[in-house]
Formats: sequence, C-alpha cells, structure tokens
Amino acid sequence: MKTKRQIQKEATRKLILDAAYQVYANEGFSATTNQIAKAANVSHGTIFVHFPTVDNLIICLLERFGSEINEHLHLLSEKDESLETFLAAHINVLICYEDFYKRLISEINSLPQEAKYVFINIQSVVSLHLNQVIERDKEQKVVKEIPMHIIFNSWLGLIHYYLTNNYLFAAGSVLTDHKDELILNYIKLIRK
Amino acid sequence: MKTKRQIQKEATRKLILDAAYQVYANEGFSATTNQIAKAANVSHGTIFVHFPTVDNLIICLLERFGSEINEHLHLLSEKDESLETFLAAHINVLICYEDFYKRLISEINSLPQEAKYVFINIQSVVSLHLNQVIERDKEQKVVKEIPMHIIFNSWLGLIHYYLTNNYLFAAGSVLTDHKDELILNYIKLIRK
DNA sequence: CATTTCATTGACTCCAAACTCATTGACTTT
DNA sequence: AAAGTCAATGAGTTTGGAGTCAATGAAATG
Repeated sequence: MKTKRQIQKEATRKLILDAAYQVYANEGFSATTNQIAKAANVSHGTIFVHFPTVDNLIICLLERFGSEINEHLHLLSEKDESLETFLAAHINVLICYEDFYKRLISEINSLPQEAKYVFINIQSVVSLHLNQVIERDKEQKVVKEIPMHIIFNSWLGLIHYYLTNNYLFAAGSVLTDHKDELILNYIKLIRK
Repeated sequence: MKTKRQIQKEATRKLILDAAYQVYANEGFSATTNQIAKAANVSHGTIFVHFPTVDNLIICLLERFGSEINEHLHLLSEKDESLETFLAAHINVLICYEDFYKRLISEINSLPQEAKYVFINIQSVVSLHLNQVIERDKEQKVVKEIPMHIIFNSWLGLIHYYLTNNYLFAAGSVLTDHKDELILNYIKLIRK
C-alpha cells in the first residue's frame, strides 16, 4: 500500500507536470521554472526535488504527452473507417492539444534530443493509421499512384503549416476554423 | 564622397551581418552576441555600436535576407515558364540559403514581431509567382479546381515539412536530395 | 600642425534563470 | 512516544549573456 507521503509526492509531481504543460502551451518552451512553480503553486525548489534538470522535466512531460495523444488517436480511430473520418479524427485529437502541439512542432529543434524521439513516435503512429486507411483506398484505385510517404508528408505538412503560421489564418484555433476545408481539399489532392 | 571612416564603418557593419548570418545558420537564433563578435573578428562592444539591441540586429539581418532571396527568386523566374521550372527555381533558390532558411522557418515564432513581417513578405513573393504560373495551367484545365491558397499552402507545407524535419530525411541537404521527387509528386497531386 | 571627431575596444555592470542546500515539520517506523 | 525519514521550502549561489562606457588612436577638419 502507498503511504501518505508517496501519494503526496506523486500528486505534487503531477501538479508540476500539469502546470508545465499549461505554461509551455501558453508561453512556449522558453518559459522559466519560476513561471511553472508559480502556476503549480509550489516553491521553486520543489521542481528540482522532482526533476533534476529542466531538460528532464521537459522530457518527462513530452513522454506523458506522447502516450496520451497516441492513445487518444487510437481510441478515436475505428477499424475500417474511411479516409474522411480518419483525417477528421486526427484533427479532432490535435484540437484537444492544439496550443501545446503548436509549440512542440515549432520549437522541436531547440528541445533536447530525447524530445525528438517522442515527436517521431507521435508521427509514426499517425503514419501507421493513415497507411492502413489509404491502402484500402489504393486497392480500390481511387487514390493516385503516389508514394505513401509523400501522401503522408503532404498531410502533416499542410496541417503543420497551418499550425505554425496560425496567425496568418485565424485569431483562435486554426484547426477548428479550417478543419473541413483542409480535409476536403486534401482528399481532392490525393484522389484521382 | 564617402570618407574613409564611413567606408570602414559600413564594412564593419557588413562584417557583423555576414557573421551573424553564418552563426545563426549554424547554431540557430539562440546563438550569442559573443559568438557573432568572434566570427566577425570584432570586439563584443562593436556589435552594439552598430545595432542598439540583438533584436535590432536580427531585424536588420532579416530585412537584408528578405530582399536578397526575393530578388534571387525573381531573377531565376522567367516569364511564361512552366510549373515544373518554377518549382525547380524555387527550390534552387532555397538551396542557396538552406541552413539559414531552415532556422528561420523553425524559429520564426520566437523572433521579434518585425521578423514575421519579413517572413510574410518572402512567402507573398513566392505566392505571387506561383499564382501566375498556376493560373495559366488552370485555364488549360490541367490543374484541379482547388482553391489557390490550398495549392500554395500544400507546396510550402511540403517543403517546410521536409526542411524542419531534415533529420528524418537526409544527413545533408534535404532539398538537394529530394528535389526531383518533391516536384514530381507535388505536380501529380495538383494535376488532374 | 593642432584640434576635434568618432569607430573601436574590452573590462565592467546588470540581470535573469538554473540549480543548491540547510532548515522545517509532518509523516513513518520501531 | 521517541527517533528517524523525507517532501517541501525559499533564500542564496552560480552562470552566462546583453548591454555600457571610459579610454584609445586613427581620420577628418580648420
């Protein structure tokens, strides 16, 4: 059985991770440990009781985030679904994490190396799902003869482009605003 | 006529901008003024004689970069060229500035606001050229009925995705390695 | 030639952020 | 209930980068 202390410690750890998620989503990964401590309502030193370095905090946070978003996508993706419903599911998942995901894709190159592995992992899971859906369409000869990786990279490229250039397209959530347009036109692109 | 002093000052200014370009291309925009001073072979203080703040240095650098790349693209784009040759011209220009451009698109959101205007400007010029080329193709009914901005954003999205995720695709220059593949498949996507 | 201007220097200040650690008091163990 | 443990604290330390400024000497001026 867990002691009060263990329970308390885990709760504090979660508090810090939750706060870090929010702060990074709002301010980007250049936000400071001070901001995170304030948001979590713990003292500055407490952060370093739970995470030896900031980089370690970021890595732990990203690992949690990776699992969560992957599982979320998995839940929303049904077996034998159509291309349309899968793309919609994908965007719906991203909408839930939009601010944080936006920071992630736009700052991934300045994050520690381990962060990139998490990022690759997230993309792999999307790739896997999309692959299944497209293969069925290809058999039915409705999708063009284009290498799978181009089909995949076009989709992520388009979505990421809208996300990183959010300010060009929308004041609030670019995905919410352009969801249908993006799906419709992307499908037009890859279908015959 | 310019005095020796004026000439010298302008030369030093250029020296600093050239060094900053190289350092930022190699290290990203989190590189320090110390690194730039060392690369330019001037003392640290000299940088602040020419630029009141780091942000100002970055803005001046980006304005120069914007003009240069826009002009370069303009020179390489002939009148009445085909879609293929324009896309090739675009990639060829980007290859010349690849490292710096990569940093720019991946860190644009953490740069000062003025930097974004330069970035928007660069994209507008590409958009303008692409627009002309595509319109001709559309008249000849070879390009699908898809909104122009989606056509444009798919292209930039694809290119930027390859650039920001360089490490997934190539050890050296992702554009050099995948140029033909990108052009060929992108055209397949947008043509009937 | 004497005087003034000014580009350059680099040691210095200032500041902000990451990380430390002695102290505290609540919880756990015996 | 006494002794021991440990999560949390927050003031203090360290580090490193941005920006300052008095001094220097070469160039400009009269």
